[in-house]
Amino acid sequence: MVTPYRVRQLQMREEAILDVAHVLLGKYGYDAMTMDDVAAEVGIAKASLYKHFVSKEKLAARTMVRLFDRTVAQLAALPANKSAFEKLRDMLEWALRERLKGGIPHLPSTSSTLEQSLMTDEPYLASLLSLNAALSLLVDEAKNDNAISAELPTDYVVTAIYARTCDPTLEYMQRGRTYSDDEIVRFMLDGFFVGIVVRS
Amino acid sequence: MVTPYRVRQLQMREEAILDVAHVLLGKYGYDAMTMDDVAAEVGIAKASLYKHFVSKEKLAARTMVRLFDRTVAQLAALPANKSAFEKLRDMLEWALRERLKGGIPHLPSTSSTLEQSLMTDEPYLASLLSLNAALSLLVDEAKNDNAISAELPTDYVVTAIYARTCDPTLEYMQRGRTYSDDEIVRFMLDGFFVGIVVRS
DNA sequence: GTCTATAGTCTGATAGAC
DNA sequence: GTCTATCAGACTATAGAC
Repeated sequence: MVTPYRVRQLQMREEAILDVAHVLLGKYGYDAMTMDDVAAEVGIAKASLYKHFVSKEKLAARTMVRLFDRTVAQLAALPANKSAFEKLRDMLEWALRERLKGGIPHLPSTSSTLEQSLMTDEPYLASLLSLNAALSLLVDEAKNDNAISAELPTDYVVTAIYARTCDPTLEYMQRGRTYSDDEIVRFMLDGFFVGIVVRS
Repeated sequence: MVTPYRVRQLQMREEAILDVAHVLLGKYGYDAMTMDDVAAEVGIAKASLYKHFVSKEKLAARTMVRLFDRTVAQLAALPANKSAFEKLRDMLEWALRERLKGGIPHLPSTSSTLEQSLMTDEPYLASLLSLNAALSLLVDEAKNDNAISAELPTDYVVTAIYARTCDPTLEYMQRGRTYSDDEIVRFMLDGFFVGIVVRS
């Protein structure tokens, strides 16, 4: 059976809303983004916006879920012959480049109000958990390969990876216009994986 | 000449206000902290609060300035015989422990509105600049000692140090209650300076 | 359009320094 | 006793969720 025209229209509009929310959340953060902004940018009435998302919090949660799902998909798309360590590096690089393009970070670190509401959002938690599981597996695998230090707990490493995607260093460097995106990504990746000390 | 009683009272109250703002900013962040909260916590009328600080933005800026000044003082108090690298490590450790005690981070990463207003606040910029200068010197010195990789630009390293003080990893680990404060600090310091890869 | 939250102001009463 | 700072809290204005 063919999907009715009306339904497809709704789905497309929902995607459009999420696209706009993604950009605006990345640009202004949760608190500074207004629902008026979103509606205006999508080009729909505010009431229509609320037909799709019952609250600002739900809109943000759904945007995050879409990001997590995309991240999991990205992870699954990596060449199978790469090592766990290489996969982790590739994933972080992908996330950083998404950020440089204006995407939202993987942690709601910019708003404690948002964080609170996300913690009670079932779809969000489920999506987060599945990404967590995938990343934890990779980190453990990299530890087994003796690529990542076993002295750091896995949950610390996973959290630190998330945190890199909302590291303000990225924006400061980008704002400074001194370095290219490629350089910034290299600094951040090396800084995270290899540290800043001189290797002996 | 003795400082008049009235003046000393005013100074003490100003300190008390800044103490409260420091705690509340650390706890809730700029946007979620209200001036009513501050006044109530200090135990004064809101009007009196505005006698000291003409706006919420100025109050936050002054709180940040005090933090920077304390940081510079902390830096100056380090034993002179320590290497630049050790000093940087000690400074970051001090900042992380302050954070764990509920202090505010060194970057206004939690609020873009605050960040905007700080960028036009002269005393804030002056104080930030002086801390920047001190840290940049240390990083360059550590590079000369071959302790910090010369491949990473100094401004990247300095920004990354600031960013570590507002790294959400800290709060996530603290909230998890799995690790002691000492462990968390060790993970963060090792993660930052040494990285997460296995040393060969 | 409605309602809430909150920054910032104003007033009349009060307490305490001198 | 006078005076000034402070108090409690009402009030305005505005932004923004819904």
